[in-house]
Amino acid sequence: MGVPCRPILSYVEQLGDQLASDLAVSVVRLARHLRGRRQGAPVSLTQLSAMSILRSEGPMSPGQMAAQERVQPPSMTRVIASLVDLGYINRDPHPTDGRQVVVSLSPAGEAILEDETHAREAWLRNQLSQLDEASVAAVRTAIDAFDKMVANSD
Amino acid sequence: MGVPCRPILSYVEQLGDQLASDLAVSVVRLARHLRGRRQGAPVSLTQLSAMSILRSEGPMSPGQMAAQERVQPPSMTRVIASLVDLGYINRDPHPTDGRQVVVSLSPAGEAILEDETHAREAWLRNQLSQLDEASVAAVRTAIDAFDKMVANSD
DNA sequence: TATTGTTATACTCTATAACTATA
DNA sequence: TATAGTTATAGAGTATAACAATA
Repeated sequence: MGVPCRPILSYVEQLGDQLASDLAVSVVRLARHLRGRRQGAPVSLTQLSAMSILRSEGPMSPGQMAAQERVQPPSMTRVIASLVDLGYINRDPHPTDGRQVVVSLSPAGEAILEDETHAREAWLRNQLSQLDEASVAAVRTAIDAFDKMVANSD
Repeated sequence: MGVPCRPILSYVEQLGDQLASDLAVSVVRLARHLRGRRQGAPVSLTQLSAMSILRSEGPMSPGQMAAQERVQPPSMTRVIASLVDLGYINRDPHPTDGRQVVVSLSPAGEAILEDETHAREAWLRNQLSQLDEASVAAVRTAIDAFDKMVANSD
């Protein structure tokens, strides 16, 4: 009890550990919150995230989508199926390779994505608006860092 | 198609929308990643988060834990049950109110929490170490902002 | 009657393993 | 035989509704 003795780690390394631990807990809590706040929304954050890949990168195969989102192919299969059911994406045969399919945003999907970006997330937008300017800038920088970290995860 | 016409929103408001939307997607992706990277760890991030509340705030009732973590009581009941099974927390009767129970970290729980903080999250620590100093500072500030936002969510 | 917590149940998200179809 | 995708199945995490025990 009290202060643990861990001479193997330097002070700086311990700070890094603490930061990583704090970030993990904090991000998981915020993510839980954001998911919970979307009840009644037309699409979940998982679905939104998948659609946003299609918007930024264009039509692609389920396998490519899974790789981009860093999920396993069967997970993406389910997300795609749900979005096809909703009419927000299309699932077309690949022109030359009969094994592949091509997934693309439908006009309805583009519309809902635009809508969600500009008119939803009211809670989060409100919270962000209460931060000072420096914090908002920090959040912006942190988002880039998060995206880079996930992209680097190979 | 093309640029949608939304004269109701000012440019600044649109930036706020975009930030909120980017943040939501980014946080959910990172959270998914962090959860996935903990396979084989003794406790999940959900469990770790619950334990960290007990460490920072001391023993409390399941209801208080649920409120702190912003989950519904039945969700916390399950997390608590799993941690009791693992021997990381204790569940004792309240001294004066027979309806309540008091949840506290066990010595094994304190040890594992210390361990997780200082020796785990290797992937995340490594990613953080690759950021420049300004980005690390931004992440630190962003964590505080996230925690504040979740705490403000009433 | 109000409060605290649990049980029952269901849904979402994700994974692994096994399978089908095509190359 | 290798690749792309799906189906089958399971487990974690969360919620709501209904219940039991105590105040």
